[in-house]
Amino acid sequence: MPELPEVETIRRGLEKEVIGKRIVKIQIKNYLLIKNISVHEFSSRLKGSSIKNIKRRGKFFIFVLAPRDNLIIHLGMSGIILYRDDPEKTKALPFSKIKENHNHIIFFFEDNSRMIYNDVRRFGKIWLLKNGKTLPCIESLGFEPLGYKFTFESFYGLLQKNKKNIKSFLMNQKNIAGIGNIYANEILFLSGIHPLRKSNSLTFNEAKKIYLNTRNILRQAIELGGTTMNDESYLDSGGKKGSFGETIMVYGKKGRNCPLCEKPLEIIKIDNRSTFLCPGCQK
DNA sequence: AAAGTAACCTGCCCGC
DNA sequence: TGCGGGCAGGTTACTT
Repeated sequence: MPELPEVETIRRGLEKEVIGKRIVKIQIKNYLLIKNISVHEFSSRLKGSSIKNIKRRGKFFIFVLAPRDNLIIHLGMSGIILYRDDPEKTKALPFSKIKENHNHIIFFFEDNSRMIYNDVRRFGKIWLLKNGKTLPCIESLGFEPLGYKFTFESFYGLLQKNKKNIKSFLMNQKNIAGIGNIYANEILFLSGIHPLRKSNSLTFNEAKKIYLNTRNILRQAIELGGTTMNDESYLDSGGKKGSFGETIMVYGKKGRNCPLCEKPLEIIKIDNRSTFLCPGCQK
């Protein structure tokens, strides 16, 4: 589920609430999510740590802790992180489709507020890295698409030496970090590029469209709080829906008419992922 | 070596 | 009403 805009929305929400707070207790209901350390060591190191900073790299959260460790979280397909400050209420999130039995790890702060890791499908992963270390899979991520180093020149250079189709290119986290299936579909539709086009076949002007749309769409999606689809499985840290879904052009809209040319939208599979496109607009 | 497929999970929706 | 199949925002490991 969560792509860069959703992760960033959750990050911003948590940042307002938990910076400087000290973890006093950890409740672990599902230890399988913790990847690199024993449950015992996980909780004993976290207890007493406070949250100094929350960073994001691609779809990864990096919670920088004082005095020393890094808590890394990847949400997989269905993970969310909720913040709650209502200790009397037992429900994770009343009136939502988020179920309490999928709360897997709860971090309690000294003021009785808490951060809840909830994940129906449990594809999410959590690491606790000692002494400010980071992860190889984070080190090998590609460009941060909204960062200053991601210039058009560097993007075009990468495209020219890539033999795969442009959709796979955009979704490969080693090229650009943070784009998933929804945003890849939307970027290519608004750029008028067929998802199966070979990356190295794209002209300067086509590449420019993709570059600008990548940045614009991700920025706009963050402003709108990310995408909550009809199943409402994505909510931000405060339990709020994102509204980028209302501006989605093609993702999930097979058979509906193209908003630009009225032709029916088509669906194909690329790398086993559903890919939506307009046969009239995307060449 | 690139490309395809299965696996990890739960839940929902659809057709029969 | 229920059962089976297919599908879902991601990633990785194993096959050909």
